[in-house]
Amino acid sequence: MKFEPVTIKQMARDLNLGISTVSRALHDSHEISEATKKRVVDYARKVNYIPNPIALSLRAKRNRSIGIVISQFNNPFCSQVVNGMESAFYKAGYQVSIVQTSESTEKEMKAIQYLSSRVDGLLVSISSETKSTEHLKDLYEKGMPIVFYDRICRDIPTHMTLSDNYRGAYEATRHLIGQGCRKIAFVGGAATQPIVQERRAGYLSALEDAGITVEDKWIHFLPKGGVHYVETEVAMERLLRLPRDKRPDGLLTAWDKVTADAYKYLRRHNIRMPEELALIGFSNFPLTDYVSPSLSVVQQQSEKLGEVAAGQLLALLQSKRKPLKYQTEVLMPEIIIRESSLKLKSKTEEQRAVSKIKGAKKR
Amino acid sequence: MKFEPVTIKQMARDLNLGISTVSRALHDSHEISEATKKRVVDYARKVNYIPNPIALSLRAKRNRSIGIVISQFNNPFCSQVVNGMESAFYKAGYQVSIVQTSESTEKEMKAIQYLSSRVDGLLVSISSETKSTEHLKDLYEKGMPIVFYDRICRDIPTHMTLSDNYRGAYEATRHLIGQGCRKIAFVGGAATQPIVQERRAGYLSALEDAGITVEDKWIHFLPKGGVHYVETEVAMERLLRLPRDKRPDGLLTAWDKVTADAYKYLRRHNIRMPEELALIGFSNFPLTDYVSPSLSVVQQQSEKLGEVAAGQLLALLQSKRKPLKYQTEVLMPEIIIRESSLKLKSKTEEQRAVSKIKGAKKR
DNA sequence: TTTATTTACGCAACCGTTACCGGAAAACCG
DNA sequence: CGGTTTTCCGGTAACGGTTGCGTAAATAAA
Repeated sequence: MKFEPVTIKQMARDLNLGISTVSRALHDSHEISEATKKRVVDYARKVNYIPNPIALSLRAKRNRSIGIVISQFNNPFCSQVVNGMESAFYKAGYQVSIVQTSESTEKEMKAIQYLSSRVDGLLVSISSETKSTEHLKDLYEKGMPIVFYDRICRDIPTHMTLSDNYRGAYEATRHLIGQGCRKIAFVGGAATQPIVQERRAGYLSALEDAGITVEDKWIHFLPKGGVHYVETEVAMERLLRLPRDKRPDGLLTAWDKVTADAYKYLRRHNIRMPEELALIGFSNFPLTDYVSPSLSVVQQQSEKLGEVAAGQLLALLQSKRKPLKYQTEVLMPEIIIRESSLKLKSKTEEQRAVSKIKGAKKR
Repeated sequence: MKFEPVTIKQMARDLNLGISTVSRALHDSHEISEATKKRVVDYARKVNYIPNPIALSLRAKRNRSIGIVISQFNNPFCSQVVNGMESAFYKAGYQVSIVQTSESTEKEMKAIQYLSSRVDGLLVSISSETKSTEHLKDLYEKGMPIVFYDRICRDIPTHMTLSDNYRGAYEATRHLIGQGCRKIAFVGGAATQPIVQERRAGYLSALEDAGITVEDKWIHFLPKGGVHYVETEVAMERLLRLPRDKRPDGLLTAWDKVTADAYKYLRRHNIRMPEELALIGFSNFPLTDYVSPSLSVVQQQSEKLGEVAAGQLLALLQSKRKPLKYQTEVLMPEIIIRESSLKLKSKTEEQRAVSKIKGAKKR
């Protein structure tokens, strides 16, 4: 089956007019008489003419469309971010192509190559598997507008939007300490990711500021970034098999999927939260407030993040040349304290927690 | 900023060759000497030449790319479906463009128009707001391969893939009856949607087969399909304000978002499930097994659905003409019974429920 | 050596659209 | 009425790539 749309050429033949006349009539050019214009426009409407965007792109060398490189559709944080981007671009009259990498470098490279000659600009979140960024650098140096979001790439000087991962982890860890935890574990995604590194840094600083010495055994990274449940499972087992005096009483999970999987693990093995292990984790999953025990989370401003990044890319598309200065927008995550980490039921502690959230949001 | 990629023309100039020679060399044509081929191929690799897909599409009048029209990214069922589609097309060497309609007819029409001249085929799930399908019919009659999934359109004869909504609702209702419920309510999405109508039909049949007379007041539809919480809230309030003898003791929610919102409503208002109201609903949300009470669901085979629909579209793309016969693939949803609807804790009832699920899956 | 055939490449048309340029006819001016 | 200016429209090139065809040189056959 093949789709054969109406072309300007066909209409020109049908109307006994020149091709350029028809084109100009449709563009309401002053060089065309009102009578002819009406004839053309009416006919175009009648046959439901739609200009071929492929031909337009070929000529104009632009698309009014942008590409989004995303890790996984099937991830609430990602879909929320894309939602924010989509609505921003929709307002600006741009169309959006989304390609997922499933955390694979190979797919990422293919996706970027695919998009690079189809779109006017790129919104990229690096796959967790990716080490080298040469392919992006090349593209960027040839003039492709690129904005990084969430998982940024420091090697390439351009706009970027991300969450304050350091502070999110710092405050979450401080909260656990405030709840009386002294042996606090950290399970992250891929060790190679800047995001995870920052979250670890925040975690470490909070412990240091509280004068707690960290055990190496408390810190786990997941080679594949935690795409599969089994990765988190292994990390959890290692943590919980530690001798009694080293076994953690608090846990910060630094990745959405890891948080959900750690929660599942603890529920499946009937480990009580927060009594045996207080859990707080980065997560934008829905329903975390209705699971039992309800789940404390560090929640990123996902839609906002998408909107801001979209704005940066639009700015880049409109500027004639590479700007001299690049912005890095940093959004504060919200710390939402619920049952899974709330050991001290005192009002004061809850109050303190709430006030902290408000403080954070203002920034 | 503008991106200027290397063209075949530029390479021809650089190498002092004809344009067609370069093209043929890259295509390994027998008409080109080995020496020249090597020269061209090496140079192309050196300057990182990528053929312009826009130019290719313009000539070939095809893209090897397909379009997916989706209601909301930010909906687990949808993202699971898209996941299935994406992986099927990736294997077949097709690229995928996804556009969301946010349940708005206007956006849907724009999306379809946008995609129609960019892709070789379309995978469409009708927006809940949409009444007329003329825009799709036109396109279809001009030869655009279209496959409907989930929310199908009966007016247009083509392949389609959907869940057995009737049986899903029938079995879910039967389960509630088996749990002792006699006043079973139904809250659907938009009344106009075939999906919702089928689910209601299944619900009605189950009640009829059990000899239960239905009250009109038990059945609610949501004009906007339940996109916003408030719609479900209003329906729930109406149900729960009914006089004691009419007030429902069981509820079937026939839409993902509605199920989540009904659950939220019941939790917020401290209405006990299943004692005061037994709840089961269509839902593909994650974490429904960890909320408390855990949520009984009719869960669709979302990824499978995506894969099957993708296969149908690929078949259509490969066939020369419109096939005479169209397939309608029907997938059985899984009925997963959990706390929110389980009044009788007897093993026998649980067993019965489980065996029913297995029976259903085999079909 | 002459002719036929192969080899290896370039020219030009085409896909659908826009933009520049050129020109016929009509309108205007003196 | 002749010349100039508008008005209105068509031809053509270009965007980047593929492909049928033509052709010069090299090779093979006679």
